[in-house]
Amino acid sequence: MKAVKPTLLGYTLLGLLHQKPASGYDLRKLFAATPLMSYSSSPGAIYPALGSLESQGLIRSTVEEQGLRRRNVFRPTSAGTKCLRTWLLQPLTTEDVVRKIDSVMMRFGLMDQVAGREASLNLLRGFEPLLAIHVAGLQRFLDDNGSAMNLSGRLALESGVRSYKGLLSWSRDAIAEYERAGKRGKK
Amino acid sequence: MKAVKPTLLGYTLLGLLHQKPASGYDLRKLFAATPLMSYSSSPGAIYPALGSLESQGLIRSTVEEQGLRRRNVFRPTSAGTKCLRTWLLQPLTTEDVVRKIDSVMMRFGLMDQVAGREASLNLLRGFEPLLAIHVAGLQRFLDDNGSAMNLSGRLALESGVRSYKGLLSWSRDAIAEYERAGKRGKK
DNA sequence: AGCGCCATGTAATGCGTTACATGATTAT
DNA sequence: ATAATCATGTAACGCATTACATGGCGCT
Repeated sequence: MKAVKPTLLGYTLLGLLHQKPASGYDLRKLFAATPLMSYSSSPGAIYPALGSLESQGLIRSTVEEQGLRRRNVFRPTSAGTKCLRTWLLQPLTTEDVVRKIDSVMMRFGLMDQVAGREASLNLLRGFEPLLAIHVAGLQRFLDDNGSAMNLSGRLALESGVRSYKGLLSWSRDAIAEYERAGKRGKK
Repeated sequence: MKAVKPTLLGYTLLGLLHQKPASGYDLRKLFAATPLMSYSSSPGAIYPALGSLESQGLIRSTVEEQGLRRRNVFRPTSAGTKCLRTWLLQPLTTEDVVRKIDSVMMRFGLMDQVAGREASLNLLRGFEPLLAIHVAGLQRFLDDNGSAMNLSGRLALESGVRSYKGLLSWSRDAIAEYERAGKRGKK
C-alpha cells in the first residue's frame, strides 16, 4: 500500500464531498459563499486538487447530464472516507496548535459528520490543555519582553496572545456545549 | 524602473533589518525564539529570501570577520527602506482584512519604527471600521445558517467569528492606548 | 446577434517546506 | 577526539495564485 497524503485543501474537499457529493463548480461556489475558510475559490486550486484526489483513488466522479449541461459529480470512495477518518482522528500535537490552527479547526468542523460527536469532544479535550500551555508561554514572553518593545510591536504581539486566549475560552465553551448536548441525547 | 514586490516574508525581513542589521543566522534565531510570527526558521526560506532582496537592491550585505567566523550582515538600502515604507503605508482593503490578517498585523508591528506613531494610529483607525463590517457579516451568516449546521461545524464557524470580534476589541483598545501615549508625549 | 453565466479546465509563476550538504569553531 | 553549535547555503518537491482558454446554454 502506498502512502497517500492529501493536502489540507484535499482533506477539506474530501470532507465536503462526504457531507454531500458535488461538482467542482459546486465546491467553488461553496468556497465563495461561506466564510468557512481562508481558501480561494479559484479553479486553479480546486480542479487540480480534485484531479489528484481522484488519481489517488480517494474520490470517484460520475457524469450527470440531467437535462442541463454536463456536470462531473464527485463522491468519496471507501478508501477516501477511511483516509479522511485517519486524518481527523490523528492525535493533536503541539505543532498543530502553534502553527497549524487552521488545519485543526478544519478537522474539528468536519468531525461530527464523519467521526461522530464522541470524537469531536475528544478532540476538544485534547486541544484545551495544549492551548493553555501555549497561552502561558506567549504570556510569559510578553511579560518578559514587552517593556523592551516599541508600542506597535508590543500591541501586535498582544493581539496574538489575545487571539489564543479567545480560542482557549472558546474551547472550554465548546466542551460544555458538547457535554450538554450529550446529556440531552442520552435522556 | 522595474516593479519590485517582495513577498510577506521579504517585507518582514526588510522590517527586521531596518530595526537592526543582522545576518541570516541572526534572523533565523529571531524567528525561532519569538512568537512574533507564523514563519518557520528554516534556512531554505530565509537565505533565498535574503538573496532575492539583495539582487533587487533592497538590502546590501557586508562581511564581518570580527575575530569569529565570517558573518554576512545585511542592512536595507535606501531603496529598500523606501519600498518598505510604501508597503507599510499602503491603504487597507477589505481583502486585507478578510484574507490577509497576518500581513496586516505584520505591517502594524513594524510600523512604529519605520513610519512613526502617527502612521500606526492611522492604520488602526482604518482597520477598525473594516473589521466591524466583517464581523457583522460573519455574525449575520452565523445567525442565518447556524441552525442548519451540525454542532462541530457551527462551533468551528463560531470560533472564527469570535476571533474577529476579539481583534475588533483589540483594535479599539490599541487606538485608546495610542491616544493616551500621544497625549503624554505632547504634554 | 450578442452578452453573460454555467462549467470545466490548463499554463506560468513563485513561494515555502523538508531535507540534505558543507565547513569552521568552541566546549568536554 | 568528537560532539555540539555557528553559519551558510542548495535541491527537490508540492502547492496555491493569477490569468488565460474553451464551449454550451439562456436571455433579450
